[in-house]
Amino acid sequence: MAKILICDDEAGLRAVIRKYAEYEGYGVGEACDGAEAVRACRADGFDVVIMDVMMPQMDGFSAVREIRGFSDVPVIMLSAKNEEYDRVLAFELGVDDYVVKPFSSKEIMLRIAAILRRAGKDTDGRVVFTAGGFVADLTAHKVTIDGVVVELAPKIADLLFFFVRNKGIALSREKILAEVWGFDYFGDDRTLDTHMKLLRKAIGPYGNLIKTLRGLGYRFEES
Amino acid sequence: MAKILICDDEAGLRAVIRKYAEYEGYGVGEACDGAEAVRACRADGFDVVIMDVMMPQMDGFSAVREIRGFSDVPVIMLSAKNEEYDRVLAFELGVDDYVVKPFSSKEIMLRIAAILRRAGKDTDGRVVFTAGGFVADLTAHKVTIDGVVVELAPKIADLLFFFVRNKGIALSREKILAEVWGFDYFGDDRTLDTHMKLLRKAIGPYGNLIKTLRGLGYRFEES
DNA sequence: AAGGCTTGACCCAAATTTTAACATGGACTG
DNA sequence: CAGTCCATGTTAAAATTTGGGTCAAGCCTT
Repeated sequence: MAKILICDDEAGLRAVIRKYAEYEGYGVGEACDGAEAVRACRADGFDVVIMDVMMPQMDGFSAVREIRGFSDVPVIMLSAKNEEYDRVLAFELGVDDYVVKPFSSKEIMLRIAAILRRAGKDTDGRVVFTAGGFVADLTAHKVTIDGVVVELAPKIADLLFFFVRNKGIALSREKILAEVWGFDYFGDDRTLDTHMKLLRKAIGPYGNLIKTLRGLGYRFEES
Repeated sequence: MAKILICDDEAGLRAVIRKYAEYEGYGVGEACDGAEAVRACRADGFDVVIMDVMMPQMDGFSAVREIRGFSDVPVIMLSAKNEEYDRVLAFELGVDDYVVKPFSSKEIMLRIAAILRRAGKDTDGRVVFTAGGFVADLTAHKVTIDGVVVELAPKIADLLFFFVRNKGIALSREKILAEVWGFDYFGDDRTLDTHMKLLRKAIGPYGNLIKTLRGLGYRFEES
């Protein structure tokens, strides 16, 4: 079931949307300012974010900009103002919909449904790992760093995707060699080191996601 | 090339939108009231309809209701009023977007672009993939490049449509051979290469939509 | 039979993997 | 605290694999 994040500083409004959203069977999360929304998005995979523009700490636009750094979650923006500038900016930020207050709960629900209907085709079955600007799409077999596609040699890609699939787990050198090279591989001892070097180089600033466990092997940090 | 129908009783507004739309490369049709819009939609296949609410003869809502009787073309509604009732009614009629006057041309263009981007998969059961001037209509089994129909050999077409149906997904050579040639095919490994070459040649400038994944297979880039 | 379509064979350039030699750095020992 | 050992990092070059190009033979359909 789809999960929705409601981000607005007005508790009453959050409560109203929550009520309707839960009635429709959605899971609901809340945030009362932009910074909290960004944290929530990082921590939890939401399917739609409803974001107010005017909020203390961090406004909606800044929050969306930050969220876009690591996620393409659909966003519906709420605004009390009906200013031209805002709407254009919102669309440029990749906001999916823009609703002006006051609105009825029914309308919001219709828009959420519409977005989920559209999104349905893209999300299902996809497996994607994200850490800041680092994105590894296992389905597309594609790695992106800050939006730029990184070309990886087959072995390097295998190695990376193996780590991603086993993120947060300590992996011995034997295990890595067995899984990525094949259980009967017995080549030079430096082969793995060399590939680790190439992999770290390939993912540049995110190379430190791979921790060396001296005497053991390696571990890929989770998010 | 996408075709847009602008329906508004104000000729000046039609002219402004037309100018920007043509600048963006869209084909443009005009109608000055609902009844005319309905006739135009019946006669001609538009990809997006921009529909004013307030018009003589037949208002926008009635027109959309009537159009919905025979078409699922995406509709953007324009309204001078910002009333709750209207917006909810519009969404219930299956309107895709709702813009309140005054709006900037830029905003309308962004919304049209957004709708066309999404539309790829919606229009009444038709399944169409678009990337720039490249159009693959899976329903009609027809491929067009910059408006010119491209004749494809059966195998090449199968291959292309298979890729389009699985766009954005890494496909191994085995998988492609199994799906396009038949699960029990065991021919030469270079056969696929040869067909990939023919396919790339056939779609000319859009050949780079097909990404080679060395050591794996291929991926057709989405949009 | 002609013409287009599909397939298989061979070669080659380029990319990739592996090897091997050497450097580094952390941890343990005395 | 210094020395040593060994796991890991680095580099460059050799060896291998891969996919694309070309071409021709076989197979269909018309």
